[in-house]
Amino acid sequence: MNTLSYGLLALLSANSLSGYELTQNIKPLWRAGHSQIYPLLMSMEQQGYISYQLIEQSDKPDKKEYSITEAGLEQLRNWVETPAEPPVLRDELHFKLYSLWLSKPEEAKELLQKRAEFCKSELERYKVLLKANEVLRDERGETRELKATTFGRYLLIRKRVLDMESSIQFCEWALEELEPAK
Amino acid sequence: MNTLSYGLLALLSANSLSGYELTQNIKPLWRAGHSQIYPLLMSMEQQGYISYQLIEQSDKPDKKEYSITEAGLEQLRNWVETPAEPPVLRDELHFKLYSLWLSKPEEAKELLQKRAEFCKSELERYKVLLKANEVLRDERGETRELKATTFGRYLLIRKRVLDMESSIQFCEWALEELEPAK
DNA sequence: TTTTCATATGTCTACTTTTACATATATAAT
DNA sequence: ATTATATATGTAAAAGTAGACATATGAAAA
Repeated sequence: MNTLSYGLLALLSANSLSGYELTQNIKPLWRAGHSQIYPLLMSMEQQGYISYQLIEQSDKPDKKEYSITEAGLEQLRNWVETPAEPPVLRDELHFKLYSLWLSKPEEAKELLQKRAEFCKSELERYKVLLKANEVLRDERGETRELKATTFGRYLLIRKRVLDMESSIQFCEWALEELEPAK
Repeated sequence: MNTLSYGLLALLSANSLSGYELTQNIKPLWRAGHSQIYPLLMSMEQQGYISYQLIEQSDKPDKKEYSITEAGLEQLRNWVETPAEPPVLRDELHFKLYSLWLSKPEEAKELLQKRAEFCKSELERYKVLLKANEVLRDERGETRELKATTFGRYLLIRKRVLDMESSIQFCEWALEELEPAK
């Protein structure tokens, strides 16, 4: 049970999902590919933390819908209580900024513009998630309090929105710094 | 030559540093331990991208001071021109927020408070770096423009400062959301 | 009708990262 | 005197990750 396993349990504690759906849904929270996820699901299934049901689909290929078990929920509950490790950051942009004096002006500009674009498209995705979260909250008749399953996800998406907004602001500020007397 | 190798070149392009110093200096930019760094330095030395000088010290153990070579600088220049990959994010907090409904109120509070504390201590470190950068800039008689070696590092540290401030703001906002009617 | 795309699940290899092991010098504190 | 800490450099094994390989269904587009 590594961190990614607990992450999968976290997602499954809110909804039953297939490996494919987990691969997509985890993207905004944690970088992981499907080649990591499928083996972990099989391992957790064998350990009894999750179970699956084969869903036959006529319009799409069949899928395995995974659900968290009581044992899995207990495992997750214990993990949630442990303190969160500091985030792992690995951003090439940091190195490229560090050696920016080696760049041509247009390249430096492009570097920041592309990052800004990336963050803006991410921001749009998060805004969609925020709306979906609101809809789900209303559907379930939940309010914004700790015990509501939509609440933590609301906080999380807001975090990502703030992160992206902050990154965009940095890029735009840096682009201004790049072109002084203009 | 992986990304970390280019990062080491980026640091060495500004200053000659030992493996130990590189291990410390890279921390705010990229998560890496000394066991990754020493082998890469040896490999890059063999490839001629860096060279070292044995510095005998009387107050501390001797060290190897690495410097970037012309070949290394050329290598770095080519890399800087290539677009930056999206950042890799792996933050346990995301998963713990997702499953926050499983937490007790005190635990949820502690989770956010501890992250806020971490970010505040990081912020202090960055503010120190910002002042050091200013001092260095003045020493070198540089201004805030692309060609100055201190400029990119100035942008970078400002980025980290903004990142930390944004994270702290999130934690404080979330803590308020956690305790409504009070 | 063939190709492309989204869905869906898996494996394998190479590479990267983490953690522990290992050693050594010099200072400062107990 | 001993212990702890900061500096300094390395290695090895285990774990985790990325990218390619592999296959298959069904829908939509060319």
